[in-house]
Amino acid sequence: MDTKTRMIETATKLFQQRGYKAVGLNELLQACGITKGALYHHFPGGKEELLIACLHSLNETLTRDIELVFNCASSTEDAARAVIGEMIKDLDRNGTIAGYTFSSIVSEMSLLSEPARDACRALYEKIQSIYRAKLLEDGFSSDRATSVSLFLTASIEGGLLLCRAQNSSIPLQTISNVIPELMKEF
Amino acid sequence: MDTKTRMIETATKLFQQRGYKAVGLNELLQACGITKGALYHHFPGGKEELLIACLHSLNETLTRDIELVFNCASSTEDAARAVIGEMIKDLDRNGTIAGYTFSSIVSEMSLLSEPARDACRALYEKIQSIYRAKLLEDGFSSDRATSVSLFLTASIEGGLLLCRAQNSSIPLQTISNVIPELMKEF
DNA sequence: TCCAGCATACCAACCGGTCTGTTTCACTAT
DNA sequence: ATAGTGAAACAGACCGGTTGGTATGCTGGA
Repeated sequence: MDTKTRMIETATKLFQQRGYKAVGLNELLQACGITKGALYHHFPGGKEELLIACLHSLNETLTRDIELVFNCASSTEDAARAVIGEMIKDLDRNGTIAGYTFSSIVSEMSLLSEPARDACRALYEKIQSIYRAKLLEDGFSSDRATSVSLFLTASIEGGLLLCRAQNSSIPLQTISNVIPELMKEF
Repeated sequence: MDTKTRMIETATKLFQQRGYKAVGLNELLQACGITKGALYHHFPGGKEELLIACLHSLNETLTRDIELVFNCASSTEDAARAVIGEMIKDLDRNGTIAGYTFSSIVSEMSLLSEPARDACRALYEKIQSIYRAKLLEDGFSSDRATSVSLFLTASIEGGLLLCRAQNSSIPLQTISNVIPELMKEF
């Protein structure tokens, strides 16, 4: 794998786990096994340009990963539970979550540049659009699909937050269990 | 108001809005209108001790604020919608949310000290316990109340995250609208 | 006079970022 | 085949500014 790709992949994980500010440049370089020269060669804009590249990369890999799960699922309900299942596996194994979310970055959005904020926005829109498409497949009306996809995204992200706070995967498990009953209603 | 209290109140808002790392010490001092001498006089442990004091303070004010809203509400559903309504007001007026949440801090928990993490954990437990109590009042079973209170907390926090990402209060509005239908089901 | 309650000056460490080399290597003219 | 060349891909010293933190000085009230 070439250096640039390796940089993006490593940095993406770090940013996802701990946010933007909390990841120092030197730590980043060490984790990637590169030097400042390499970083500023590939990303003249420095740390923030790397972040944006990571967000764009996330847009692709996340979309791919989620769509893969969604294609195997028979319903939105199954799909959501499957995604949560993956998160829980991550959490129980590594103690952190490096896939399917980037909430740590979002909470620092106020101090990011506009391009970075745009990339974040695009990412959430993409995720919700995948949910929405599946909901439409399931026979939901357009309006319904919009609000339910938002609701699903929110509760999963919120559940992840609670997991981080409690250092346990139980909140996401609870949410995974509640979702089926919730979907029945809609 | 005495200096120490003023420090805590001002710092709490900043930490809530932007997280721990993203708030610099000098900025903090300036916002509080104090100097380093004052900070380290009242909080020998520095920035982190101040954060912990803020979290403890939040535990009280948040509890008081939420309970106030809950006491006026006829049901958990109404109460949740009222809390969200307050958030939306904050968001539309100030562009940020300084009350009812502290998710920015949580997403940085991994790099905080154990006492700070404990304080975060306690805070979420407190919030959920208020929801739970109201749910029990509404006639929910013990187990049910536990999972629904978690679910409500998660979706609200997640909704807030989406609001930050999209720089709009629409996500929380949507969630506020969906909650009644959701509560019918349970 | 004594001490809580500050203010101020200062510090080493670290931050992200820039700069100036150096190595690697495909390509080419001889 | 080989020496020459230029650009890409780094390496790492260095920079000014900022960070959180400390040590000391001042000051008004008990």
